[in-house]
Amino acid sequence: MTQSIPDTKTTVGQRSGGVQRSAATRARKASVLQAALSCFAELGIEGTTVHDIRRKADCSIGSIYHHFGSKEGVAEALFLDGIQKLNQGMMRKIRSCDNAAESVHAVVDYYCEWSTRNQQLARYLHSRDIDFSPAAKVRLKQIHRAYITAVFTWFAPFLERGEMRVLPIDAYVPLISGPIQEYVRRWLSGDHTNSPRQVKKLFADAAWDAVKSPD
Amino acid sequence: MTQSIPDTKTTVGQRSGGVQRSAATRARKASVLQAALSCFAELGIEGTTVHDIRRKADCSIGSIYHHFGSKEGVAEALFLDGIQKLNQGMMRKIRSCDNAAESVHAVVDYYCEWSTRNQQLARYLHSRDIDFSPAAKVRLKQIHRAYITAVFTWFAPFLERGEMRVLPIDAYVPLISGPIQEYVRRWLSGDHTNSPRQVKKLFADAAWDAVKSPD
DNA sequence: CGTTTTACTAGAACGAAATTCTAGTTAGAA
DNA sequence: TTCTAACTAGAATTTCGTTCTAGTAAAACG
Repeated sequence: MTQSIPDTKTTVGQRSGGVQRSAATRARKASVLQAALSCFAELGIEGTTVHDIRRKADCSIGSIYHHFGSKEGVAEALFLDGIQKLNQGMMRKIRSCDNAAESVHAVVDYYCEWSTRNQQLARYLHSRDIDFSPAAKVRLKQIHRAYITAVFTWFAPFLERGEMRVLPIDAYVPLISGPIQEYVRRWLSGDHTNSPRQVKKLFADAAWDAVKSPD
Repeated sequence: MTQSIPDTKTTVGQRSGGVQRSAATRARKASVLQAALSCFAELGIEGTTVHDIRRKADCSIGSIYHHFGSKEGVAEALFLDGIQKLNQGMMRKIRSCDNAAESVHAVVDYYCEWSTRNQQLARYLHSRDIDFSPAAKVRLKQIHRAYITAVFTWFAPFLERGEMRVLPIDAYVPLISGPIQEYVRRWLSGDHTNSPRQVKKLFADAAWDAVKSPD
């Protein structure tokens, strides 16, 4: 019953500036994650065996367990990396805007673009965290909280300027991103005929309407 | 390598009026699903063994495999049943409304109420279908398509009366339900301080604003 | 440089858990 | 009452995640 967290190198801990022993190590880990994503997409998470990942990443079982601790560890690292990439790209994008309306449109736009360009990863990120370890769930919450805070910090001046409605802090992201997320999720699973790019204007306008100050 | 779908009794096929051999069978299947939900909630899907489910449902391994074909089959049936219950309840609710605004508010309200009352199941439904069999994914799409159609059919008269904007058919559900779904999902994972009931008015008003005819 | 240490790789062996298989039992039909 | 198919049971098998031991390469240190 001992939890026995074998190592936590990248799995969850990983501070961004972490010194890497060599570029080869970094490359190996990235190749495992990429192999895992490709296997998960093709066979499902349960459907892929560690040996499948090993084969596609062209490495050994030992190597995978050394870096990620478990198959679940691979899945978690992939998820956390993906979310962080998306969030970072998003923040970079909206920080290039100079008013609230433009920022809100940028959120919807960027989400569409990113999801269209990274469909496998986007699809994977829509798979939920129900099977993650407590540690990974905690990490995920931290990441989300940090993202919420960053977004809110960005919008705060616009709020003070009266460009936007004052709402509970946790309401902004669902109001702005909820609809396009749900639309993209369906589109990724092959449901819709209209691509995100075709509807993004519609959803961006709706998002802005939801949070802008009433005229 | 033969796919060997052992039986597909309820797993995916199941038309609603299907003749049941006996009430005992129905009860056994329900008890397996309930046991599974409880185990999944407590231990995660991967974390629960078929023997865990067997123990809690007080039945045999053979029985589970007879009815559901696999552990995955149990998970899929639980998901499909849950979605259908939610959708049916939703349609019943909105059909008791008599204009568009009321109907849209009812969607958000009902989603909050249902999720609050059925937290375990709601949480499970937010776990995604990435691991489902192709057959289950197809079934899920059918269910969603039927739901979209039912919702759209209900709203059609209001649309014609000019109460609502004319939008692509696949846009309505994300616009109306997307924000509250995302909010509830985060609340279920313990993020938010405000309960859905505390914010549902806000989200219902926003949903209506998103789809109502511009003044 | 040589030595030591530590990160990293390897894959065979192990054990836990999903699934299959054979042998029943029960309930409805004929 | 007999027959048949749905259903239940749990031991036996197989699959697959994980552990373990034995290494190799590369940085640290003298």
